[in-house]
Amino acid sequence: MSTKGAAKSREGATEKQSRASWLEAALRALANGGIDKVSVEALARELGVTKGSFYWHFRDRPAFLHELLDYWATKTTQTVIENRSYPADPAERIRAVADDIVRRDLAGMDPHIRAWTQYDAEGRDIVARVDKRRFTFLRSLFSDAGFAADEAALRARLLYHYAVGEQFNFAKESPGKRRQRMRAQADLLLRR
Amino acid sequence: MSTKGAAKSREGATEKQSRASWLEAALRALANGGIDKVSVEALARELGVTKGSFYWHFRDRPAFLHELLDYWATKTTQTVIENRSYPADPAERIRAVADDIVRRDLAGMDPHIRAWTQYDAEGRDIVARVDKRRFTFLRSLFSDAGFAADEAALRARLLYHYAVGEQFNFAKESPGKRRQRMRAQADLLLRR
DNA sequence: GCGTATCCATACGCCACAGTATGGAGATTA
DNA sequence: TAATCTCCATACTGTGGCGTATGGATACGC
Repeated sequence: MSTKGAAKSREGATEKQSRASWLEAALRALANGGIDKVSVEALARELGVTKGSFYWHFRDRPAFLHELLDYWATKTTQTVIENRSYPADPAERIRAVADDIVRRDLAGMDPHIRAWTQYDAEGRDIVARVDKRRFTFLRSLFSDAGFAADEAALRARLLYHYAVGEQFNFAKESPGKRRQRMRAQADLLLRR
Repeated sequence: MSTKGAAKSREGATEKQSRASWLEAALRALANGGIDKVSVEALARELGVTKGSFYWHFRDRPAFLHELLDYWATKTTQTVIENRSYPADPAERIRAVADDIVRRDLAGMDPHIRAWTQYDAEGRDIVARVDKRRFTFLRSLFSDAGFAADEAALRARLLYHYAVGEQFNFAKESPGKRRQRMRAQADLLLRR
């Protein structure tokens, strides 16, 4: 009760290992059956431990879920888009990014994250920041491709939200078909 | 136990009244806090009755939720789009429909429905049918506007999924802004 | 007026899950 | 080797929600 507040920023020991494994298990559960499947006891069963471990590493479930969102947000911005080598030609770059959007691993997470954070105010904010970041990046690509600011924003918004909506409808379809359609939409939006 | 199977198709008496009120309450709860808030006891509290009523009208919660989906699907196809008087000019008709998509009452339900049916196989099918119906309608509008079949499908798909994705990001924003953006996207897709 | 069907209240058992209290095994440090 | 720290197991309470059993009330046919 006394030294609880400052203990949060420690980075030592093997602590990171177990925290990360809980979070990874949570992501798997989330991708499977949504946020309801991210229960303390279910995760414990999958990890082969008991709740005792969970409540040692995390305060409670809400705190854990918040951390999970941060974990996802960090991962999704580290892994994709910005930090990759794309073609020099702006138009080709857009096509490559569009390809990546449906191909990348974490894409499967998005609908589950959105389904959940609809009902969590601070969760929505985190997702909103991720969305803004992605959109801004896409918009800059359209700018590079020679579109005026307004036009670039318009087309980036259209393409990005297509991707968001597409995930809810075509999640169970073949990746090939999805990429093909995504590519066609990108081509359409590159016309002038 | 004996005459249970055939009792399903009866339509008599004041039965419809109470069934519908349960379903309406369920839609309200769904729009509020998602499918988890659609609990038998919570609905009973709001309706000022007890669970006894529920289990007289419906078999169990899964059956009720299935019926709820049908109820929503019927309502959303009866109410909107097809059965209205739109401008004669095809392009104007698309703009009017785009306007309607963000304006109509049931639009607020869609994200909740999608968030839920992600994890319900037969629910997904029902939503898929609704999506197909809406998309086909939109595609026909683009055809009427003079686009070739492929082009019409492409643009309809882009606009429709924009609308789906938009609902998840802009649900809390002002209707005016949303309509304005939707209008701009429709205009963009009407260029050739 | 009597029986029967309709609709709901009451009261219960059950289970899944969150969270707490406490102890204990193994490593680590003094 | 003794003391302490780290990590987890065990065992418990509490709560919320589903489903069921059963009885009561009102209306309706006869």
